[in-house]
Amino acid sequence: MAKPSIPQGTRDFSAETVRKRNYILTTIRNVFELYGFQPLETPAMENLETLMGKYGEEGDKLIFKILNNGLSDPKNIEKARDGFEKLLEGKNTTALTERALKYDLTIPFARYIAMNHGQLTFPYKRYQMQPVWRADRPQKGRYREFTQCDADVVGSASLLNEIELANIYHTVFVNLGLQEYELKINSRKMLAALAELCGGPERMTEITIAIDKMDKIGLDKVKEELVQRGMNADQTTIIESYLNISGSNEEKLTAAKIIFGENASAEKGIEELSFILSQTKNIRVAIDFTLARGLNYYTGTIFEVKAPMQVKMGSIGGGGRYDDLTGLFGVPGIAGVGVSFGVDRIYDVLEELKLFPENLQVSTMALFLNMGETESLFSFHIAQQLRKENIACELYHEPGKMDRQFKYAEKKNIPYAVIIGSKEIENSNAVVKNLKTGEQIAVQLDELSLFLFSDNKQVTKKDFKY
RNA sequence: GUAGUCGUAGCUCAGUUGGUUAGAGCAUCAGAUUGUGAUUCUGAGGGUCGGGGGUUCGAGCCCCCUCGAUUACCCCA
Repeated sequence: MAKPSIPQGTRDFSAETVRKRNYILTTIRNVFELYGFQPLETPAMENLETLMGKYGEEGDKLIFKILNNGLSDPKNIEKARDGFEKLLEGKNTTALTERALKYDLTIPFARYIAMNHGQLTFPYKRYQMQPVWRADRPQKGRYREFTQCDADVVGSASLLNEIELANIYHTVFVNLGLQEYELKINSRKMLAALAELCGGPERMTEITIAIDKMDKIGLDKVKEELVQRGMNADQTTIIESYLNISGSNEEKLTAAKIIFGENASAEKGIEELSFILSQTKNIRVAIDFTLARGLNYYTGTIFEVKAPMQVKMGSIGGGGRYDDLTGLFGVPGIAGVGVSFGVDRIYDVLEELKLFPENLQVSTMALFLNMGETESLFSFHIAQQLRKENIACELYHEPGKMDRQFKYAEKKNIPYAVIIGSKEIENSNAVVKNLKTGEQIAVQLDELSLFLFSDNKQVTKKDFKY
């Protein structure tokens, strides 16, 4: 039999990893809730039609498609053959795949809004933390199954949303200890204006694809690419002066005004960026005119968060404003703005910078050593009392050498061992040993929970939230 | 989809121009020690050298194919 394995780009998460991931997820969730966002979950799979064409040509290729069931059924076999022929020609067909794994959280969200807009209270603020799947080649910071955390506001054109979302980014990253993150901001309106000056709105996508590579390949290569794409000299000069804009946020805005002059789209973009920046002075938001973002449904403000410089990691979050996301699903006129956190990349960054708190790995607070059959039954009742007080503890499953039982506690990072043998039962007390310091002390049974709780401030009661 | 690097014990890795029976540390198990772990000492188990084929008297090492991991390009969180 072949060695068991898991699909490329997927991972199992052990207890330690799950706890660290939960730490990130809880931190993000708490901030989302603090700003009044409500949870939403959507299915792992969507109808293929819902996803196709929403992420650009490349995106379509990266959608994981699910093979239909029952293809070998005699009554479907003709249809399946036709479908396969089309597939070989590079065409997608629902004859073979009607469903696909979701590629991000935004499009399923838009689909949900389009289906339920009659019932929702607007502005509708939702957050969503779920896995998504992309058929990309895995590499550093890139997985085929990864978790996104999105918060979106729909049904409001107010820039206050942008300001709140920027603050959400800031609060989450500061709470995670990632002080040195970079929050970049731009507006698609600037890129639209650039396209207008360089051959028309339809050129926007190719221009943004080229200038998005600015920090990777440099100005000269970007210019080369633009020439290849058919830009004339005047147009590349304009793009070059746009890309050369530098300095403080204010200086950048001033320079942009000069380049774009009376262009309406640019004026609007500059006005919006100025307003957002004026209200986010407490946090570090930096204009980056080369920021473009791949997803083409954005129309206004766009955000991207980069990990601290010393970590070589792409963006750890991104988002933006879209005027008409649900228009794709037949419900026009609902604008929105949202942000996304890339949990898996944030995890890798925190790991690399050693920013996870140490006390995440405490599973249970105390291990009751098993000192024999009658003694263990006695201990069991004491353990149940502690559990009633929300103190997590466990009883070693069988009598055995203490050596082994201590090692078990150590491996599970359990801070205390509680020994109740015949002597202790007689005296109504327990020997409590702090496994970190090696100190041990006899504690009266009715004071056990109090002792465990007060002795070590690091260890807190299990906090259950529903 | 394109290219590079790497696959040796559960884990991290040695392994000489190709040469006897493939090693170490950690981990596991047993004992020194039947009421005291993490620090001590002794011993044991554990391998189709990713898989298949080839060259050779002889392959962990060289060649071909294949699978997997990883990194980069493209794109992205």
